[in-house]
Amino acid sequence: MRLEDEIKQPTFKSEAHKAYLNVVYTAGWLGQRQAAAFKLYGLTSPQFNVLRILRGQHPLPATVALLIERMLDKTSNASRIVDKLEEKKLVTRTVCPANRRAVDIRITEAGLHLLRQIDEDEQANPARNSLDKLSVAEQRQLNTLLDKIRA
Amino acid sequence: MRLEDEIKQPTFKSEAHKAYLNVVYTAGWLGQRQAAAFKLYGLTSPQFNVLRILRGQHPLPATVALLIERMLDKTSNASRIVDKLEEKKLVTRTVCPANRRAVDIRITEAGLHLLRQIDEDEQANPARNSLDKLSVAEQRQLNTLLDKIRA
DNA sequence: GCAAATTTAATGTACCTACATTTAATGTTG
DNA sequence: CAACATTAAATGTAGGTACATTAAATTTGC
Repeated sequence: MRLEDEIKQPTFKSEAHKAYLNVVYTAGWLGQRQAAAFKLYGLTSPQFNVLRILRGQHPLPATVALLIERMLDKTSNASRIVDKLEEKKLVTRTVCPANRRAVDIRITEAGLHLLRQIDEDEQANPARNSLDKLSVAEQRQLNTLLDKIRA
Repeated sequence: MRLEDEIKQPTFKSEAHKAYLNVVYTAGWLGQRQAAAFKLYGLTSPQFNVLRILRGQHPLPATVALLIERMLDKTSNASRIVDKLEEKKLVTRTVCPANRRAVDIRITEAGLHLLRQIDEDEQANPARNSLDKLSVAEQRQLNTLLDKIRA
């Protein structure tokens, strides 16, 4: 759907301004769908992202600093996201023996199992389904344009 | 900068998955810069967006329902954003005489003045500066691709 | 004309972001 | 080695998102 119609704004100051609003609006649109899908599994998007990073490290532990480095939103509060995952027994937290300031965070069997479930559920990935409306060539084009914005 | 480097992930499951992460990451990247710019004026991004909608209506009032219809994030809580703007005397709230369930929200002179200040400040729009790294043709291409994702 | 349904905003709650401050452990340096 | 600086994570606080519930005004239908 055209952005003009979605936010009831018939014109934009410039194509650049429309593109800015479009990136922000589309990210929100995708994020909302993704969040609704994760909700069925009792997870939020940031919680899912942290779990994925921990699975990528498994069986090695991660520290909070490593999570921040790899997270999409680097200013989010990794400590408190780990709190929630720990409450749900999806991760464990132990003081790092080599550096007692750091904390070793590990995904549990329950966490791995939950991620496997989500992976198998086609419905759990509306973002992928949405992006598949573009051809691979278009996806590449989009990636190139977005990287250029942040250059 | 390449997304791979920004989130320290050497490869992605698919071009589509990378494109999804890229849209979300880029929106966050732009949003953070924009928020930092607004902060100099004591505003958050949602507060600025509401003020802009109110200026668009001025001198007519807007209702909360109209704000929601035009906001980028339609599930955000317009009532509470208006609360903050009212505290700062940038908007007024009066019961709508024609329909006492509704509330007439209007931008004040102080609100208009603040928006004019921001408009005049080139630095206050890092998002525009970022999008200007793309040619107009590329901006159009980006808009087309994003609209297609949400189709 | 009045009871029930609907509409409009406000409020409550859980979680998140942004950013400053605090706490504890470790490094560094005279 | 003691004082100071730095590092790693946790915590505090203000504001926002998502979604459910509530409260009041209005509309609808008998």
